[in-house]
Amino acid sequence: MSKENTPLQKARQYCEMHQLRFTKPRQYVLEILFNHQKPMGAYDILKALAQFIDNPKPPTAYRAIDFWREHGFVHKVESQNTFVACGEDHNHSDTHFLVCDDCNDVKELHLHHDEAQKVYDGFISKRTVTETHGTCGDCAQDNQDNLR
Amino acid sequence: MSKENTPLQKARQYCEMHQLRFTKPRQYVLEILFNHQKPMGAYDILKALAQFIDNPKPPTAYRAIDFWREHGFVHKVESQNTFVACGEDHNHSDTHFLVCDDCNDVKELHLHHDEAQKVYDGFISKRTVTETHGTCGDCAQDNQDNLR
DNA sequence: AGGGAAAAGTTATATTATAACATTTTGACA
DNA sequence: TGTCAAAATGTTATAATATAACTTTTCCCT
Repeated sequence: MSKENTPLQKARQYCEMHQLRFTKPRQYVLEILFNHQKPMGAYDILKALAQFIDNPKPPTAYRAIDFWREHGFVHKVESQNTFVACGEDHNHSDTHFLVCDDCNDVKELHLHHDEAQKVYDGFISKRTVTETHGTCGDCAQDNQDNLR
Repeated sequence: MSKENTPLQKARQYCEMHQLRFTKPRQYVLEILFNHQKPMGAYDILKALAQFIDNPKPPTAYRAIDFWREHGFVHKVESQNTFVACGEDHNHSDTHFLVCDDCNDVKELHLHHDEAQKVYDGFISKRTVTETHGTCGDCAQDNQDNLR
């Protein structure tokens, strides 16, 4: 119980395991994303970083984001230009997001369908991003309510 | 034979059918995309537009792009911020691109898997974009050759 | 022809992202 | 422990992508 790991602790352990530096900017950025629990734009992250770092600049945010993306702790929602932290252990390269066009919230699905590398007529696939746009349950409900 | 329709003619007919204006900027932008046959950035399109329009500005390109996107003749490759024309008739809302990270070329798949609206635990899906990154057959071949 | 809506033109600026170079931190090892 | 090289960060500037807001033109309908 008391030894339960937070996502941040897992990330720190991952870095130790792989001889990667768990630096301040990286720590702060990941912490911000994990705490926010919603997709954030790079400049939102940058703004939040200002709580920890004096007058941070864009490369500081982008470098940390890119670092965590390379190691599967952060994913980019391409159709929103936003970033979300991922607490899953499986270190997947494929992602599937449900993007609500009403409230802009995003949920990540973890379907675990075949992780095998797919090949499409000679094309060697490395990573697949899927983004489903629509209306989330909450917004669908709200929309219904507003009609009455 | 002589009555065969070019993609551009199909688009014109679509506009007539749906009472939409097939204006010069729209025509030029679609023509540019169809002729190019590769994904283009908005500013590439803008540059190409200069052949037809005197000193065109970004909104001119973006408006036409958005118009064709709304009607399924153009898709955005979200992970590249590029746009491609689509000659398919089925006016699909779902797309699946194979994006080669070596040469940046993109192929669109037309798998025709179930077009039915999917629902994920309350989330009502309207449109799904899938982008598979990897290495295309040509680049895989080139990479092999360069190793020898 | 005249009025109104849609589209396009125009100006400016917002947003997202990276290049390039200087400085600091880190860890290996003499 | 000092010093070196590599990695990371700091800093400045700017590139690339996209849109807001307003004016003018075009098109269609009567």
